[in-house]
Amino acid sequence: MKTATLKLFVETVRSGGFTAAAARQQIDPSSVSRQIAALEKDLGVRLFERSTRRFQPTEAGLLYYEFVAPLIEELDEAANRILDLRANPSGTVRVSTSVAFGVACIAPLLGTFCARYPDLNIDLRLDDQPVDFVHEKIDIAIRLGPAPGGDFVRARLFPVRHHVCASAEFLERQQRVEHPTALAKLNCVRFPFKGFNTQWHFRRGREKEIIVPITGKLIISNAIALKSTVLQGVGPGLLADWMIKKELEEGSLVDLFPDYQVTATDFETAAWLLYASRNYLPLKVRLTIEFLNEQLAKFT
Amino acid sequence: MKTATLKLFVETVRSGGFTAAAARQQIDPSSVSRQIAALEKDLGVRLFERSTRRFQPTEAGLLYYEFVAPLIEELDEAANRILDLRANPSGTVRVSTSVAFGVACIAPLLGTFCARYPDLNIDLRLDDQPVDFVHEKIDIAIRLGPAPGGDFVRARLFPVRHHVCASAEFLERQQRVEHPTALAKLNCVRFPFKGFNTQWHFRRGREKEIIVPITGKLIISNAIALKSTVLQGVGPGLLADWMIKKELEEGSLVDLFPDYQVTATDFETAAWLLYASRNYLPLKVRLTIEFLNEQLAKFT
DNA sequence: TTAATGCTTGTGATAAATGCTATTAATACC
DNA sequence: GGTATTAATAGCATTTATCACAAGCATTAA
Repeated sequence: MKTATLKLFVETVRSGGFTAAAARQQIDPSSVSRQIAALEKDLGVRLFERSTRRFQPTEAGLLYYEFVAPLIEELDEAANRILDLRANPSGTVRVSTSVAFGVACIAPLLGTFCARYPDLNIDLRLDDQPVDFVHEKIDIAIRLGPAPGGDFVRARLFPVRHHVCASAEFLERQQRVEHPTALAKLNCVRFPFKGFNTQWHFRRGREKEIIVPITGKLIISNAIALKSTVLQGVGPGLLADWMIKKELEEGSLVDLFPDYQVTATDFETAAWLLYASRNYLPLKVRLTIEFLNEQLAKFT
Repeated sequence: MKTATLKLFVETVRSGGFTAAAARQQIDPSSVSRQIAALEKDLGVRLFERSTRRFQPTEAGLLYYEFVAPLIEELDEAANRILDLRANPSGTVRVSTSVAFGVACIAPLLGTFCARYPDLNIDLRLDDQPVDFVHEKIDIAIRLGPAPGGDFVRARLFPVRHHVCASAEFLERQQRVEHPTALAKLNCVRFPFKGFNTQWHFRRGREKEIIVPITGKLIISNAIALKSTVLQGVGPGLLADWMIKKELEEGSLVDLFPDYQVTATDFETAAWLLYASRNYLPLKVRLTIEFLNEQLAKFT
């Protein structure tokens, strides 16, 4: 009996089928079928009630799952604790974040990371869709926005502020935009996400919040691409500070309302570092968290 | 990584060497060497510090052992709980007792047992030497004598009384043995165990205990063989009631002092059923305990 | 220095696991 | 009720792992 088979069994219960489990583990479905059959033979019990269209664990299968699932996790944990004893931290850490943030802020750090931890591998998964941390075996995620819920540890990396920016070139063509309400008449570039494409909120000092309805010809789901169109002078866009630092300094982008706080969702957005809430974190994960915290603190 | 390899690792830590572990698991030492080497490669750490004359787990090995040992036990437990769900109890139960008791009292029950539980196998280990329950993986032991100590559950099956017996034929040749003290001058058959071969203790009602020094030409370690010599008329012997019931009834053996309680060790001896003190006992073990309790209660 | 012990490695035969492909079976949809 | 679809499984060929025996090698006790 192999631990890989037990993992596969657990995965099969969670996936609800041999084919799905096979896909997750990147092996042939027939192999799953055979391994589970072997396990059933060992235990002398059928673990799944299966036909082509129905698939469910038997009572015995469910019971076995309840016992085995935590055990193989602990087995992994034991192996990780042993790895932690090694002279050099080693292994692979899977990090998930959005495409834009990954490209703009994480990728530039990886050279330093590799130099510091030569035996540590990073598997960087950039995805703008919601990700299932558990199934995808994500060790660390960085998410931007309001404080996320869920059962994991949240560490606030730095606050994220948004700015309405336009290219210098655009502003030359355009008469001066004196007040946020003027945006309603401009061709703004928008995100397709909830809030972003309907109205932007402005706040200055103790003044009353201003809500401006936004329209425009372009809706772009990727922040890098969105910034690109703003740079081309298509129109103003709402961009996060971490992705426009350089452009503001060199003057290719201009913050239209530097006195205002602006947001399309919530004024209290930040970059959050998330990881599983466990009593034991492998050293490789702890070190990576530490590294990201340290490097990204520079954005504050 | 196979669970068998992990078991082997645990066994190796306990045995203190590859060769010893190999002997316990009945496999080739080279196989142990290779499997542990593979495990070390997986973990990226050396688990044992080994030279030809020194063998000890490394720090990592010991740590891994602490984690893994309970886990593989729980894995076994999980499998057993699944087996318990089967329609018929199945598996193998390992029972240990002394040679004489096994032959006289347990073996005769096994026909009934097999009929009642057709899928249950008994592995009956008869041994007069002390046995390491844990290492020998004994599920149930029956021990005769004073209440045994140790970390397991004790169930008292029935009291054991000893009787000084001689064959009918011997008594014909011999003048009547009126009083226990007369034994000191007879050729008694003795056990080699502590107490048995030096003196026997007699007690009647509230009278003062009589201690009689015993001598004789024969010392025999096996109770069945000892009974055989008594039956041949060699001389009197101290025999437990459970092994002479039939002979007393048919008159081939005679209890010389039916009024006395006799012992070579302790008046409070009994037959004890012992099993591991765990929160979970496999069904097969529970049923066998139940069976033995039920069947052996008839001796009371 | 020698003998003995016990881990390790080599080797050829045997057994097992895997992926691909084909088959079979069950069910949903027309 | 027939048919298309989907998922499990069986066959087969290939690769991979395992095993037992033998030989090697290092270490230590006498």
